[in-house]
Amino acid sequence: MKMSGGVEWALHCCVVLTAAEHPVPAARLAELHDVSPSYLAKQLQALSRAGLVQSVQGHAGGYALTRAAEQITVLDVVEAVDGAAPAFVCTEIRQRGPLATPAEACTAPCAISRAMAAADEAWRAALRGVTIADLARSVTGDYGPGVFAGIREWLGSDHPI
Amino acid sequence: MKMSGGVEWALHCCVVLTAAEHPVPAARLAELHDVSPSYLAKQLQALSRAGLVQSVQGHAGGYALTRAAEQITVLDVVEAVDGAAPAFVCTEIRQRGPLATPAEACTAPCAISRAMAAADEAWRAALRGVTIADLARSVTGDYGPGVFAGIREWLGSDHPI
DNA sequence: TCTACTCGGACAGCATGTGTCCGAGTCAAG
DNA sequence: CTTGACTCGGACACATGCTGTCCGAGTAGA
Repeated sequence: MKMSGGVEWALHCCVVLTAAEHPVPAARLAELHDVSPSYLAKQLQALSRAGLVQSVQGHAGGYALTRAAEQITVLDVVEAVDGAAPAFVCTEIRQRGPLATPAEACTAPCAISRAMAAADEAWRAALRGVTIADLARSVTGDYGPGVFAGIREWLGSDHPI
Repeated sequence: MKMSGGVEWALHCCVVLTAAEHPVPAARLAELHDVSPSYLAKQLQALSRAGLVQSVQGHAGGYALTRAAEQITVLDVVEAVDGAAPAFVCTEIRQRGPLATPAEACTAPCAISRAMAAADEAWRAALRGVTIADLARSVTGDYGPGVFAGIREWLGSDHPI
């Protein structure tokens, strides 16, 4: 029961991309967050595969959000990076053993599976209720309105190692 | 983001133990569910360490619930087997990189961490709201009132291989 | 006293996540 | 138009933790 650590990186990148006007290369994002460029690239590829970000190749290429930050939920990012499969998978052990329930009586999921599915749905609903725009607003409220201006300036200028 | 498969086994065992009057050996529970006895033993040990079940050694030993089924939540079992650590761990990458937030400004968790913690709490609340007794009631409703009587009878009698 | 049965923790095997690398493609500049 | 450098994308090792197994310590009953 552990989420991939790449989810945190991907969420931070999405918030940063909110402030960017031009595409941002993965290496630049990695430098900004001080994380492994190679591994961050993998997470961004996952976001690209899910259609959350758009990749631009070439000299001035990089990644940019495909739609408004209000239209991207935290759940979208989590599912893109960590997979959309539910954490609990019922193996139908009620159909095994000497007192097995006959298959024709197993049209509905068992009680345990139902409880787990309900909890999973509550978790997803909570993540679905928060958008990248909400996160950006919270960041502004936490650290002041100048944060994204600073990020935009840093992204725009040249930064030798 | 995958839960240990042993959680399902442990929950089924707790429901079965609801119907048992005497301690039930791990091997008997494994036979009933047709799963690996050795591995199921590990899950039951975890339940014992968490104080959910009581182990009795010796000739007529086995496992029994330590308290009423109404007092054991699904969350208790999940945390006992899968661990109580939250799925998302914030690595505080906001304090890293060229635009790092100073440590003295990081008294409260960041927005991403807050959103994840809220979702985690929603998930836990859903699991905390269901008890083993609720599961047993659902099982009775699904398959009729004779299910636990059959289980009790099977547990009581001898079963050669 | 003895036996047989139980749990408990320590030991391999394997799958998935973590981290890295190099090649294909593309845009900009000269 | 050519060149060049920069970008992404997928394929390759490594590590961690779950999965599965085993045998020894302890105990209740005969």
